[in-house]
Amino acid sequence: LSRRERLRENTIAEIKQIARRQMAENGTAAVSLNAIARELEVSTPALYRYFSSRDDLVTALIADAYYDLAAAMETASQSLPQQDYRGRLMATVLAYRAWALAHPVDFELIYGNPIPGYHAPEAITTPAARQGFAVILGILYQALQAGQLRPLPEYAQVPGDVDLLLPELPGDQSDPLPGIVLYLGVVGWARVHGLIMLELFHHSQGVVGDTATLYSHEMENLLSSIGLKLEMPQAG
Amino acid sequence: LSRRERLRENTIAEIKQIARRQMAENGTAAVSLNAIARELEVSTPALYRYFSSRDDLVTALIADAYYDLAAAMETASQSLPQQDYRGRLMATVLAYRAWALAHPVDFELIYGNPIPGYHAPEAITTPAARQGFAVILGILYQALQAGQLRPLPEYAQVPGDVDLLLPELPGDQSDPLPGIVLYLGVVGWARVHGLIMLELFHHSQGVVGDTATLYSHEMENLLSSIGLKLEMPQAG
DNA sequence: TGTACATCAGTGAACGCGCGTTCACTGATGTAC
DNA sequence: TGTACATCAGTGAACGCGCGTTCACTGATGTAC
Repeated sequence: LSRRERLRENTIAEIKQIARRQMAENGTAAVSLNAIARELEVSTPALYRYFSSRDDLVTALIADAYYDLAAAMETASQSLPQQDYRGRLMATVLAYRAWALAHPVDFELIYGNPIPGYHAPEAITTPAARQGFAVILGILYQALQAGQLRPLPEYAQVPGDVDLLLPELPGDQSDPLPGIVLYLGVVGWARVHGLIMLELFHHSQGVVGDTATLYSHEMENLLSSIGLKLEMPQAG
Repeated sequence: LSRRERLRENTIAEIKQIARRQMAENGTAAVSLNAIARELEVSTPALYRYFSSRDDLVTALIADAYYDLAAAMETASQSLPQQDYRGRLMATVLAYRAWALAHPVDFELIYGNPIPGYHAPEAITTPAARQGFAVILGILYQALQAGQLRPLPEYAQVPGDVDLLLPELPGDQSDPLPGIVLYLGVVGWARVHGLIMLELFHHSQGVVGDTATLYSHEMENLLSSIGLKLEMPQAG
């Protein structure tokens, strides 16, 4: 990279960082080119050197958030031995929550209301969104192949008429996933998501004292119900 | 009510209705006094006869949404015999989803991102929010008293350190609820909520074909896991 | 090492827009006697 | 039934604000010969 390109990358990073800070203070809708320019001590039109419109900037922020979240999950999933499917799934969903709490506005940005007046280009957004989900699906798939996925009867097979499908993205070479993996992925993800949304938008406030513990318990129940039981330590 | 008061109530209702329609078109952030006045064919300051500020109007819309949702749940819960706890709970959560799909912006308004720049007065918001939750808690409580609440082991008791509490609201005379009712209410509600949030914000799109069926199945699993099994039809 | 040119970051002025809120006011609707 | 007054809905002008985007431009940084 040339010197000029490095400077450019730095400026882009700085713009995004200011935008995130301002969102943290005033909500996701408060991505304002004027406000960013003011803080960067630059005229507003200067920002158009880096993003062709406000929507462009928002799209970049959304994509970053998805990839950052997915990276946190991936890292967690790799922090344990490959065969420890239960541990890896648990670490992954804990990382999911930790990331959400550490980056609440980024989480709102991707999973909350769309920003008023902004319409996301799905060609960029969909692959980014799938990244995190893929981490969970990957672990489930490996557990299945290892014969360790033994869901309780109610989760044992995909309800015939639910009609799951994960459309292939362009450039994706992998084989289609077994339906059961997709099914458990979706219902599991919904359980993760529900608790976090309630917590993040303050609907657990005043009811649940220790949200972290509640989350862990519910996740253990979830993992047990798909057959990834917590192993008792073996004697000898 | 005097004639004048009736007219006034009608105008208030009309203002809210226009606001809801505009939100439906442009998102929850698009509650604009100017836009409402334009559609009502009235000058903007005229609206201040009915709401003392924009925030006041938003608060009214939020309260209405909470109460409307709670009413839909209550109606569903009363559509079946009082002792049919399973059926009533199922009807209630189905009503919850149906209401969310029928009134997506109202749902966003209460469970999604806060409107930029708006801060909710909790004295009004909290009691309204609790109304719907109370329907679920009520059924669970009745089922418990009838000895029909037999949760599977993992849900059988409140994890000791979760620290649940439902602070009494002023004017609430009822006895404190058993912890297990609160616990099942919260985890159940989170499972309801997660699926609906994913569906409503289009994160199930392209993965789940039939979201209604997925929802029903997951709800049946939930009810089974708290002991409210689907009874098999008895011969003779 | 020096010159000629292209590239690119950033400026300042301007455009047109919509917003919430205040103010002093008009005119109609209701109320008291 | 008529008059005097109070209440209330609604108006029009104005205030001050922030927004995204365009345009023609200056001046510095890089590149080719």
